[in-house]
Amino acid sequence: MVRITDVARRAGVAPSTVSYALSGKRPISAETRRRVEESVRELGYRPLTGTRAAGGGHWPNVLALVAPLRAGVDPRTVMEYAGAVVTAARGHDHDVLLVTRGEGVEGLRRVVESTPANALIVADTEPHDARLPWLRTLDRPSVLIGHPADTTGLTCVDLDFGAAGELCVEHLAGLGHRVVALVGAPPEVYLRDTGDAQRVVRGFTAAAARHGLSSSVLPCPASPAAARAVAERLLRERPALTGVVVHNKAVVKPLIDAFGALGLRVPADLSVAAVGSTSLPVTSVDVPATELGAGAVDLLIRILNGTPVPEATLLPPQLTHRATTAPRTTP
Amino acid sequence: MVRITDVARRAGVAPSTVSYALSGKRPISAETRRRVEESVRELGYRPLTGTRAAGGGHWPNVLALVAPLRAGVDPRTVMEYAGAVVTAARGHDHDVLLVTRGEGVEGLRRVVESTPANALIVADTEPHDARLPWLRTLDRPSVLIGHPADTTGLTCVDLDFGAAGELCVEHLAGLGHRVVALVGAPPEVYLRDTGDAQRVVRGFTAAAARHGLSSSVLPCPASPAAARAVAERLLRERPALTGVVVHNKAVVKPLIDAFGALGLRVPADLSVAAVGSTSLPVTSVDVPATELGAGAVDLLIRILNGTPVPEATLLPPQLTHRATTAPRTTP
DNA sequence: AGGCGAAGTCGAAGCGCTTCGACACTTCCT
DNA sequence: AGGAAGTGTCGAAGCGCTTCGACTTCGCCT
Repeated sequence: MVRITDVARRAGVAPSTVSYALSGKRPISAETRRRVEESVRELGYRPLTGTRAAGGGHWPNVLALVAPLRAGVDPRTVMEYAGAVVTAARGHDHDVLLVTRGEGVEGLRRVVESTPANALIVADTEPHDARLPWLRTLDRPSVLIGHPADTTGLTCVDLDFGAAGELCVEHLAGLGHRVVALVGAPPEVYLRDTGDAQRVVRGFTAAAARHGLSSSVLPCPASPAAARAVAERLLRERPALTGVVVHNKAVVKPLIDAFGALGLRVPADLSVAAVGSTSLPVTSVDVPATELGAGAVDLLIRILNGTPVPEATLLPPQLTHRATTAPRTTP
Repeated sequence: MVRITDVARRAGVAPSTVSYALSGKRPISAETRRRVEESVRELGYRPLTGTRAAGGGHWPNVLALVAPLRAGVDPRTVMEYAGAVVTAARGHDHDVLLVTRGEGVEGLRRVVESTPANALIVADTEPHDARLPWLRTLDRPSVLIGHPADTTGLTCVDLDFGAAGELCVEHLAGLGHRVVALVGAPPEVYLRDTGDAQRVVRGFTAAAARHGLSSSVLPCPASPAAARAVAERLLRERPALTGVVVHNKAVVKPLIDAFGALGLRVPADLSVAAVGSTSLPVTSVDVPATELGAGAVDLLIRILNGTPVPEATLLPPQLTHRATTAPRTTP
């Protein structure tokens, strides 16, 4: 193992000079710097990062990204979080340590407590996540991606799902649609008060009222059969329907297919917009994974700097117009 | 910041006693240990991991996982690597640092050299990866997931694609098929000698010869149209064909559809097996991402321990029988 | 009673690194 | 010429931690 004294000896200078030459914290003559750098290269010297913490230097900044890497969660989204977090963290001179969900909260606790990271980003949290109590008492700052039911004592970023619901309605209203429906999550999700789902409903309903649209909301289980049933029911009960917002990833395609089978062409007869990322060419408010990851890092850095931050940060939604929405054809 | 001396003072013992109480490297009375642990808890003491390296202790083990998190690569596979690497690494008491491809090799170099990791796992390498020369001269050990054209001076794990090709043929031969074809990668891939592609061809051809099967190989661009053309050509030139192996993810579904359109039912008239993971219910030799990740960590640990390891480790393929292959119906 | 080994604790030294204060040397200004 | 104001370098001290050797206590065996 090569130490700073080895480099110093080879370059014919004092260890402190090497330190200054490498850190640039004091002026060093060009010639000396050159010799030091050469010695570093030749010996393959790599300062032992940790020992800087002693001697008053900076502790190498490491933040842990806690993400379930294998569960049912959409890997593409998690990857996008991860990429964004790494990039943003590097911008703030932080490294990112990967922590997968250990066996249960207890395992996670052990892993995190033995980890050299001084801050946490927890991706994919649920409204009543079992990790929340633990996070609240953790001695290291953390930022959640997602939106717990109770945010007190926590910091989190999420897409503003309420605004997303509104945005979809506004988009449809702007296209001239007067009768709209929201096809939402499976019924059981609403019972377990999954914040997102209800926020979308609230935004959707409020915006529809504001624009004087006739609106209805239907939960929908995540199966093609359920999608067909919902489509049929909508056509039966709301024959004037021309705009649909879907907040249920699994059901977007089946639903469009079902409407097609029932004789409604999308978007000619019926406009469909989705809340949440799909891989389909559907007009949608995507989950801005990159912005969420970057936002989480940003909040964390602010916390580490001692700046006060709000408990919940909601990112403004952005609607991407794709092939499934169009102006209402005058009836 | 809480130091070991603070804990010691509160527990009424010497700092060294705290150190021993926590590390267990010398016997400490139950009572003293209790008091130390209590003080640790009350003060929220967390030893500054890095400074252990000084004083002769162990440097905290960190390995860097270099993975392109956003490129065109299949995120599901990358995630699976990542998960497996993290799990395996934890088993060997290592943390995993995430490094995304910085801007070009140069950026990557800077990031990695400033990173406290003492070993690297590089996922998704290409046969002539631009990073190879750099990895060869790197002063830290590394293991690649993938198979460089030239492995000298490197360590890598990969699926044994040659054996995968053979395995598919054996599977088909076992089902009674006598005339088989391999639909491979786009032609340009073969020109750029992408190792995998050619290894599959070699395995396929050798196994076919060994089993006395009539075989042919066709490259295929990654478009539905190309798939259709290949299907037509196969039927024209090899009317007796009953078994097809596809080593081209993008084309599996289009190809099956094309055969269907030409009047051949899969698997009744034609058996189709794929090399490489698809999300379709197709008989296939999947890329064992979990095993690859775990294998990479394993190799790395062995290297770090000074055990010599082979340059290339090839994992035996495993064929999963699904709905697209069946015994040949006697003609 | 005396000796011995084990158990338990402490102080001091040392790890690789950074930082502080001091020193020598150069430049530039009057 | 003589000082002030940089420049560039060094030695020593110190960071939080571990480890080593030494010391005290204690129970146990002769």
